[in-house]
Order: sequence, then C-alpha cells, then structure tokens
Amino acid sequence: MITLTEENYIKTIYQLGKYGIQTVSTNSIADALETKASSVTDMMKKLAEKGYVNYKKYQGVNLSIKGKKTAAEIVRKHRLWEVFLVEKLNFFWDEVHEIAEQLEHIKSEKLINELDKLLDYPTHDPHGDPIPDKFGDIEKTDKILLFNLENNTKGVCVGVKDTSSIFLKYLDKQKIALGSEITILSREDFDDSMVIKIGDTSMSISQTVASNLFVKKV
Amino acid sequence: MITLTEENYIKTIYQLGKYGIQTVSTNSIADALETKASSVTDMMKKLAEKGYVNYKKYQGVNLSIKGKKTAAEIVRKHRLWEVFLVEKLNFFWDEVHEIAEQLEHIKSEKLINELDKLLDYPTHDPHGDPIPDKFGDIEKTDKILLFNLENNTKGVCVGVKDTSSIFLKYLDKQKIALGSEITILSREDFDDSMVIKIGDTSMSISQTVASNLFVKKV
DNA sequence: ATAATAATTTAGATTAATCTAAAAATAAAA
DNA sequence: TTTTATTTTTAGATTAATCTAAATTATTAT
Repeated sequence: MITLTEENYIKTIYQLGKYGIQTVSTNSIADALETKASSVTDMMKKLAEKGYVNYKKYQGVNLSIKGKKTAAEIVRKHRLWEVFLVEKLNFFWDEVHEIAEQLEHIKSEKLINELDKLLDYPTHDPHGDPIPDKFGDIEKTDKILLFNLENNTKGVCVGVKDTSSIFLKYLDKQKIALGSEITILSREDFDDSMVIKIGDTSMSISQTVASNLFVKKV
Repeated sequence: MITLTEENYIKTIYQLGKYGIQTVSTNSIADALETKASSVTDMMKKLAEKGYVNYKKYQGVNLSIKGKKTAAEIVRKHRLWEVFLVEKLNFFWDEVHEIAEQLEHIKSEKLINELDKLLDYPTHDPHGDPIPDKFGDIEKTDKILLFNLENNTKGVCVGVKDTSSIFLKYLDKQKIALGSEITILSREDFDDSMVIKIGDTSMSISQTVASNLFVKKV
C-alpha cells in the first residue's frame, strides 16, 4: 500500500523532473513540499526500498518505471478532477487547485474512468496542462514562455506556469485567457516589460507576467 | 484542524448513537472501527480535549453540539457522494460505500454545495438513508425492520441495514428494491423465515434478510 | 589545490495513532 | 454481598513522518 505522503513525494519528483525525465535534487523536493531536506532523504530511502525511485546518496533521485506510472496516475486524477470542478460544479480556474490536491488521492479505477467519460475525455485541464491518458502517456507540447517570443510575432496562449489564484484573477481582469492570440509589439529594456496586443486592445505587461504565460507560436 | 482519523471516530459515535442521541461504549466503537479498546480510550481523551465529545471515564461518550455538527457534515458528504456515484457515474448501489468513505473527507464547502445542486438536492442516498441538510438536521423516519412487520400487513421497502455488496446483490437478484411493496404472508417458527409477496410473485426469505431490510407500513 | 560554501545525510527527538499486557473499575452471577 | 466475569483504562512500545543539530560529501572560489 502506498500512503498519501508517498504519493505527494512521487508527484513532486515527477513534476520537478519534467514528467519524470530528469533527476531531481533533495533540496528542490524539500522546497516544493515545504519540508526539510532531512525528511526528504528519509523518504527517498523508503521510496527506493519500495521501488518507486532510483536513489544514490548525494546524487539526487529519478523515478523508476513504476514511479512514473504512479505519478502519471496521480496527475491524471488531479487534472480530471479540475476539469470536473470547472465544467460541472461552476468553479473558476483559480479555485480548483487545492481541492484537486485532495481529490487526486481517491483510489478507484472505475471512478476515474467514469469521470473521464462524463467529461467527454478531456485532453487538458483548466490551466492548459495536458492530462495523461490511462497508460500514463502525456502530450509533450512545444509551448514556450511568452517572454521568449520574438517581437512582432504572434502566439496563442496555451497555459500558465503559476497557477495561484492571484495570478489567474489578474489574467481574468486583463481578459487574457487560454486561446487568446497575443502579439508582442515592443519591449522596455530597463525592466523587461513588454507591450502586447490581444484582439484590438494593446497593453503593457510585466516580465513576471510574461514569464508565467505559455504560448504556442502561430 | 481535524484529522481524518478523528473524523472517522466522530462519525462512528454519531452512527452508533442513533445520529448522536445516545451514549456509546468504548468497546462498541472499537468493534465498529476494527481497532482496540485502548486506542479508543486514547482518542476519546483527545476528542474530549478538542470539544467534540463528552467523556467520563468508564461512562462511555456522547457527542457535543460541535461533535454532532461535524458528524452530520461528514455523513452529508458521504451520502451526497454516493448519490453522485450512482446518478452521474453509473455505479451500482453495492459499489459506492468504500469510495464514499474516502470522498467524505474532502474539505470544501463550495464543493459540497455545488454537488448538492448538481444532484438536484437529493433527500436520500442510494440505500434509502436520509441526507442531513446544510444545518446538520436529519429526517427521522418511522421505518421498521421487515422482520417486525405483522403477518398479512404491507410495507414499502425504504432502506437496508446491511450495505454490504453481497447483501445488495442478493436483493437485486430477488428483485427487491427501494420502493417495492412487500406483504408478509406467513412465517416458519423453526427458523423464523417468512414468505412474502412482491407484486405478483411470492418467495421465502430468511430471518437474516428480514432483519436487514427496513420498511414503512402502508 | 586548498579553503570556503553549499548540499546532503546521519543521529537522536517528537507527535499521532496504534498495539499488547497488566491494572482498575463496573456489571453480573452465585 | 462476595466472587467472578466483563469492560475500560493505564503503562510502555512501535511505526510513519517529521524536526533540529551535527557530521559528511560535493561544489565553488580563491
């Protein structure tokens, strides 16, 4: 049996290591989970023992096949529940994360398959992140940060990096949504802010905003 | 903050004590939770400390106002989730209990209110048990065990005592469902079995079955 | 290449929830 | 009303997950 705590560690390693590809350091896990490095070390020993990670002292960890499968399932559940909350229960995209953090640990294969069906097999969550399929396979997109888009080129907004309520509410206010077409008009060198155009309106956004929005070139 | 374990104890005390009315013994809690009496004693001290129960050594426990409110919320969530699983996710009534045991601990007021709305404010779960309202108030029915219905009288099936899959599947097979009208035709003294009639068909059922079906006299 | 700094691990403690075995209180029976 | 049986509580241990502080290893800078 896997515990809730173990699941959270595995999910964190999966996400910090770009869906389980890269090796992850002890400290980065500790930061992400707001715990201490010594706690992470203890847990890595346990997860290695149970076959979820490959761990060598002082070398960081990466997920085993089993660990990757487990992580993908958790992320799949998290994102499907987010879609459910928005599509069926009238939640806004900035309200769903904390609840999905709880729901992702519910254990029932039938439940998640039926939820998938009820939602008509969605491919992305409300923040634009891809939903792993039943087999744990996940789309790897060629999305880039808006900040890295060249001047006078156009991109479609496909995701957010920061999913905090405060950031998402800001985007709502500025009428920036998934699917919006954004053109970079110019940049200010002294603070890296940029002027962008969405539809007919142009506006200035900070470096912070531009570094937390994903776009796909068009 | 209340822990998952504390919630399970509180819910158990609520249900063993007829929705928080009666005092409950240490051993009965231990039996219900499949744990040891000594563990229960420890937990009762903690719950008393936190104001959820009234506890005096060797005298059993009963729920405080706060405990009753907490318990009713958990039961409300459990039963709403059961309705959701049956109505929206194509579960059968014998499959929902264990999953609802997990879902009942999810914390979000908006979630449960929206779920209630999505399900169109159901009053009973798939086993016929009443769903507490937002305020923790719960319908007290005058249901009786089929076993206690007199010969040649009629009752409508309104609930089950045993919610195990094996019992519910048996009822499905015998075409006994919530809403079925049942007439007691006769009894056998030697094993307390009884012959009943549902619609046009009559059948014999054991004492065990008759003691796990709730009916309302008509 | 060595010293200084940063990252990681170990050792030892703590907390929540549990257990077993023994002691104490209550209830039932003689 | 004693004795016996049952129920409940206490005492002391255990496990999972965490922490602090000290020790160790790795990395960076001089």
